[in-house]
Amino acid sequence: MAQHTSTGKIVLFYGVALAMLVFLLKYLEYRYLIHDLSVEVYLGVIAVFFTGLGIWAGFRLTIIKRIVRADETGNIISDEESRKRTGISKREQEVLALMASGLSNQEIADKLFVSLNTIKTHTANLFVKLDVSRRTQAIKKAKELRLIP
Amino acid sequence: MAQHTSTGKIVLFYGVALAMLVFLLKYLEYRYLIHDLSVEVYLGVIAVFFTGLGIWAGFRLTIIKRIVRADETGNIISDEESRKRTGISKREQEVLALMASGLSNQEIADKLFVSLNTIKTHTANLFVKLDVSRRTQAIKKAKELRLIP
DNA sequence: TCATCATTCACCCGAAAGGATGATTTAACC
DNA sequence: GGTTAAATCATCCTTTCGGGTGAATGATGA
Repeated sequence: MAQHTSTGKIVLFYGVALAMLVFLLKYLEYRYLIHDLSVEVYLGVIAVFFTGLGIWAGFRLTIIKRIVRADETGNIISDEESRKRTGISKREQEVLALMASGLSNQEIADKLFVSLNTIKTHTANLFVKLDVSRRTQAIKKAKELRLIP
Repeated sequence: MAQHTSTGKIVLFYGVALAMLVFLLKYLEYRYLIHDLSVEVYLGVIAVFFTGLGIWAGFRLTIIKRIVRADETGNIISDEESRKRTGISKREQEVLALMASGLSNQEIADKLFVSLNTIKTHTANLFVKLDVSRRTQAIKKAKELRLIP
């Protein structure tokens, strides 16, 4: 697994970095007789170094996750297939598409010749089926699930 | 009441964490007479702690870059060019990306460590610059303009 | 130094969206 | 014929969003 090996690389890199740092500090300590360096200075150096390393590692790890996710959703799945799998009705999918095009509930209602309350019901059901709570999240998830282009 | 947050929150938190760690180690040292703790143990503790902190901070600080640069198809399009052409500031682009990820204004405010009112101002300015009136439209247009992936 | 822009925050108000619940009609299915 | 699901519409209530306006700060550059 790509993610595992990358994680292993990072762990290995951490180990090497830590060891190098130990040797470096020990070397400086005995070479230049800086025994009286305060613990705060040591902590500061280590903190800064590993904070940077942590940021880098976190960045790498999230990149990996993103790529993996992009790969598995990169398959060609038909809208119809996705629709049935998620239990979303055709009307709901229609509302979803109009929602993603930036229309308000009232505008969707006008376009489909139904009442605002009807659209509100559709959207509420959509949010449950998509497990979201806002239309922006619904649009994002629907695109991920290939429910809408 | 509105949130009184500042951008120096992370720095402050780091300072407090570092100070607390110093005191903790000093306390342990003099309380339990563990003078002979090797430097490796100290470094290990600090490294682990600040690595976690770094990852957390990295998530906060680099989230926008990840979102902006993350293109599922991998095509390299200069979002910077689009940004300047539309006269949208970097901060506004950040807000735009978070908006597209489905976050509410309050959630965006929390993530960027600013107040809700600030985000509302950014969104209002974005709507003018993008010539839209709703966040769903803004997301759609921003994607078309390649301001966000 | 002055002007400009980005960023931040605040307040008010109305519109839109969302949550919860119930109800009716129609069509499909066994 | 009874069951089920889809689609329709409703009311009540809360939260979020959007529009408008004003203002302070800091960085940038002419």
